[in-house]
Amino acid sequence: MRTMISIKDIARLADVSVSTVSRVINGKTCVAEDKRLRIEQAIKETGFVPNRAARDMVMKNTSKVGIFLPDTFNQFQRQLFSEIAHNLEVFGYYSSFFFVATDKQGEQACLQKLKSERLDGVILLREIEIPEFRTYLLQNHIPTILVTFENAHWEGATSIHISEEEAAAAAVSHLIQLGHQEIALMGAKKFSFGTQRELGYKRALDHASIPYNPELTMYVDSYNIPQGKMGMQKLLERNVPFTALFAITDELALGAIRLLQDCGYSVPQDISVIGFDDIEISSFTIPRLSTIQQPLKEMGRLAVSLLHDKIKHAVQEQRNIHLPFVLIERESTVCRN
Amino acid sequence: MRTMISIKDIARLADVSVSTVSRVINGKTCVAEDKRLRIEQAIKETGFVPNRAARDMVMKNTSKVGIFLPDTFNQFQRQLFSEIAHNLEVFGYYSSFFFVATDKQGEQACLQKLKSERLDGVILLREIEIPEFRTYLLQNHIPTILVTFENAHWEGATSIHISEEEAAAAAVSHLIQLGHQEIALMGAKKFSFGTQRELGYKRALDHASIPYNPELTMYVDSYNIPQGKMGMQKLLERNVPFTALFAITDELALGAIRLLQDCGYSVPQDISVIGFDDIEISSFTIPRLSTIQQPLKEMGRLAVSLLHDKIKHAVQEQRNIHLPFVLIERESTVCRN
DNA sequence: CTGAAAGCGCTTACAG
DNA sequence: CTGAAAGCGCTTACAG
Repeated sequence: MRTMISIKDIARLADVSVSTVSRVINGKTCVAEDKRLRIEQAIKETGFVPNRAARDMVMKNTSKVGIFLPDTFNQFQRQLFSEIAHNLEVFGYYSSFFFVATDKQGEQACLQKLKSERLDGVILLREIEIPEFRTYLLQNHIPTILVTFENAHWEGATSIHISEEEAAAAAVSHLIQLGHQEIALMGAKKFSFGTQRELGYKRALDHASIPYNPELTMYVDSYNIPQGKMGMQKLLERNVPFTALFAITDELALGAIRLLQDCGYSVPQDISVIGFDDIEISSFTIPRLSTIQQPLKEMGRLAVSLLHDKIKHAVQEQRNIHLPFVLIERESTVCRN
Repeated sequence: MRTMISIKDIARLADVSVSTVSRVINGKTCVAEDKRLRIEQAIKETGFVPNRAARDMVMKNTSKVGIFLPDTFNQFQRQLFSEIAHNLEVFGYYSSFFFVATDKQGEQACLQKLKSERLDGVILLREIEIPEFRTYLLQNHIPTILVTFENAHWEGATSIHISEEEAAAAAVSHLIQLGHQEIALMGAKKFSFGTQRELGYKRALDHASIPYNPELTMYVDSYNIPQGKMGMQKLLERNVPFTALFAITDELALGAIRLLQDCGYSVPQDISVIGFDDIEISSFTIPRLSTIQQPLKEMGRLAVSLLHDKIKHAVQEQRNIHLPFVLIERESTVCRN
């Protein structure tokens, strides 16, 4: 490997000390005009760019933030991730991403990685259970933002999210208002939003005095399209009639719709379906999907700008930011006939 | 910030020199059993993890690879990116990602970032025009993999891709075999695959002695669903009849289908549509999308394992790996009636 | 087997 | 304004 040019090379070329080179690199004012010129010239000629690792090691801040996300991430998380990554770029941060596997061991591995880097801040798109993780962040005063979930016990972290339960209740109430009574739920236990959306479903039923029928709730393992399809298959096999479905994720909804169609049911004429998240495709599918819209862009923007504030001002306050959601009625839900 | 624990702390706690601590961290054998035990104990107690930046600076390899992708990336690129990132994890690499903006300035900014890090290798999911980029990689012997495109002039790089032109021709031939003659093309000039897929379209027409009608090709700006919808709108406004569409991207196809549906045309009865890429959703849409499948998983796997080989063995050979594509006939294409 | 020393590429007081 | 020196956290010959 052709040895990379270093600050020493520049110093030699410009016939000054490395200290002086460092000064012009960092835009300090007190440097003689002629030397500055010589240095700038040398930098241009060699295409020199300071080594970040070296600079990071001596300085306190690294301008690097870590993004932690589930190793199997769905479309919504993907979009959110892009949004955050983009905003981070705009703010001039470097990003490292960490896929955290679903078991304790995976979380532990992530903690190791986290420790081995010197991160200025951290954005989590996924809950992490092991307490050591929180402890480390807290003790080292590493600003932390939680997106799409909250953790009441996470000292010093700012969380950004919608009211999952309320939003789910709104989705189900929408179905109820359309006259539906036998409303199926497709959910999963993974991650707290799964539980909360299920709670919202039950609350809406309760509110309308519709008895909860456990036979109508179908749990799947993951939040993707194939699971939605499979889940619907199993649900139909139970032979319990229903006229509407609340899928706690758009992808689950899309998979369910696919299966319903395959089985000769049409959506929404026979069965209404509402999803959750409002991923990009949902406004283009046939039929267009009714769903709950999360303020994706705002979440991404806020996550980064709040993190930036925390880093800049070294504040560690614990906050909980509820963002508004929007119920979007499209074509997949219709009055019960 | 509570000062992070360093190798010195461990040395002090275990009452040995830092050299010795370094030895056990790196699994060197020649360390007395009692000292090793004391050191391991100290590491466990403090939760110490070596600082990567420091280690990277002194060692030659960083175990870090950079992934470069377009700042506006579509679903296919997103899936590919996930795949690559996942494989990189498996191989124990750290990844940094870089979104490169579409102008020269964005590419230049990326080069700066690239220089400021010490990357063991680089994976590009997007072409980069400025020659300085290639030069830098080459001169510093940084292993490079190009995915989904090739560059004949990129010395030392390995490229992994399908035969874009051939695949596009296969898609269009499929339409021709179904009896279609007036076949529209929805394409874009961005990135070389855009050009190549267009070439494939023309080749297939030519092969079947169907005259090329420029009125039937519609260029859009980007490869996403909204553009597909908009493009189809404009195409219909031209009032030139066609019975089939080749959209050079699944997302473009999905957007086009949405608009056709909105205008009262049904797909495939009135108009057949074939896409390209086979993104996840394509096998679940209504109708299911006929398309060209790129071997996504294989591409991701190969990209990482070939990069790993290059890094390990310091080989810089230039290779061009053509992977097979598959024409997938689903429901969106049907015989001309 | 093991410690002192030098060095990786930078920055930052500290004296001039 | 500017250079010599120390130090960031590690690793690696080099002598014991």
